[in-house]
Amino acid sequence: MSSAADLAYEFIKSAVMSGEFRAGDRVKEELVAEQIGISRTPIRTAMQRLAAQGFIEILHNQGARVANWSSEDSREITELRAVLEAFGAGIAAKRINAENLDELRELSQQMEDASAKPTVANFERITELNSRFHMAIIAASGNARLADVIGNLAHPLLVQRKFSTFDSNRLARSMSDHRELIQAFERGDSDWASAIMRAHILASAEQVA
Amino acid sequence: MSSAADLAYEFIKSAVMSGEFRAGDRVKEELVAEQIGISRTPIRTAMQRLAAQGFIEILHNQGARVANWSSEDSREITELRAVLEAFGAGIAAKRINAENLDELRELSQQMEDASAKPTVANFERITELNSRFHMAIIAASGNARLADVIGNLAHPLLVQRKFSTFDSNRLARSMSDHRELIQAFERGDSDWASAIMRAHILASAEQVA
DNA sequence: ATTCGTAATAATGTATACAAAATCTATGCA
DNA sequence: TGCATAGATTTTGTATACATTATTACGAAT
Repeated sequence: MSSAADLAYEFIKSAVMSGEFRAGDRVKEELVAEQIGISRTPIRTAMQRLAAQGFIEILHNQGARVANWSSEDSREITELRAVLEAFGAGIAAKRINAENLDELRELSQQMEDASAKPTVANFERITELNSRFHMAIIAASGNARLADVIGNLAHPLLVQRKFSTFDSNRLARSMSDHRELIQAFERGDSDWASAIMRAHILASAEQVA
Repeated sequence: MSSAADLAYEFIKSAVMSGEFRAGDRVKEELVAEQIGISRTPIRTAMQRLAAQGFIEILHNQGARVANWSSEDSREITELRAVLEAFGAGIAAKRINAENLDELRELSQQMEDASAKPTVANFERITELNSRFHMAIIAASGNARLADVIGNLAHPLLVQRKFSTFDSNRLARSMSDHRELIQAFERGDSDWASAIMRAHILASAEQVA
C-alpha cells in the first residue's frame, strides 16, 4: 500500500504544508530522492499529483516550484469554497440522517471543549475537528464530487492557516456558527443552512486575508 | 513545447473522448507507448495528469482504466456546473466589459448561423463555440480558479455529449438562452444572468440524462 | 564596471533494465 | 464438468543510464 510514490507525495506535501519548502522555492528531484532514499522516478510521479492539486507548479524543462498564492488567490478560493460549501450544506439539510447529525454534534462538542484552553495543541486539534465537521456535511450532501472539488481547492489556504494565531473572538464566532448549522440541519431548513455556511466561511477567511 | 508526455496526454485524451478507448477499458502503458513510438515513462507522466482530471482511474499495481461515469456522476457534475457557472455569470454581469460583450455576441451569432444547417460538422462547430461562449463568461468573472475547477469538472460530460444527436428543439432553446444571457450582461443584472445560466445548464443536461 | 557570449555544470526529460505484483494458463483432482 | 492451484506470462513499479535543456561561471570586449 505504501509505494515509493506515496512516500514521496507525503514527504513533499508535508514539507510544503509545514513551510519547510517555502513558496516559490524550487523542488529538485534529486534532492528529495536522496532525502527519502528512493530514485527520481517515483518523485516525478508524486510531483504530477501535487501539481494537479495545486501544491506545486511544474514548468517544462525547468522543474517544480512550490506554488505561491497571492491574496487574490486566497480571495478567489474563499469565494469558491463559500459557494460550494453553501451548496453542499443546502442539500445536506434535506438529506441528512440521525447518524450524520450525531457525528456533527459530537464534533461540535469536542471543538467547544478544546476551545476552552487556548494551547497550540488544542488549536491544531480544533483545526482538525473543524475540517472533519465540514467534510461530514459535504459527505451528507451525497455529492461525491463536491468533496473532491473542495478538497483540491482548500489546500493552498491550509498552508497559510498554519500561521494564523489563536483568536478567541474568531473561535467563539465559529463555534456559534457550528451550533446554528446543526439547528438548521435538525429543522431540515435548506436555505438557513446554506446561508449560515456561506457567512461562516467568508467570516473565517476574513482573518487570514 | 511538444514533449513526449504531452503527445501521450493528447493521444490518450482524444482516444477517450472519441470513444476509441471505451469506458472501463484498461489502458496499458506498453500498448500506448508502441502506438506513439515513445517509451513508457512519458506515458506514465501523462496518465497521472489524466487521472487527476478524471479521464482515467489508476489502481495501484493494476494499471489505468478509462473512467466510466454513471448517470449519478453526470447528475452530480451537472449540479456542480450549474452552481459554479451561475456563480461565475453573476459576477461577470458586474465586471464584464465591452470587449467581452462583443466576443459573446460574435460567438452567439456564429452559433446561430451554424445551427441553421443541421450537419454533423456544424454540430461539432456549435459544441466548440458553445464551449468558448461559456469559457468567455467564466473568464469575464475574473476568478481564474473558477475556470480550472469547471474545466476539470466538465470533461466527463463532454465524452457523453459526443454521442448525443442534433436536436433542433434543444438547440433553439440553447440559442435563446445565449441571447438572454447577453441581455442580462448588457444590463449588468447579476441575479438574472445567474438564474439564466443555472436554467441553461440544467436544461441542456436534461437531454443527456 | 557592465554586458555579452561561451564553456562548464547541473537539472530535467526520456529510454531502458530490472524487480515485484497481478493476471492468465494449464494441469491435477474431486 | 467444475474448481483449485502452481507455474508461466504479462504488466506495473522502481532504478539507473543516457540525452536534452536550463543554469551558472567565467572571461573577453566595450
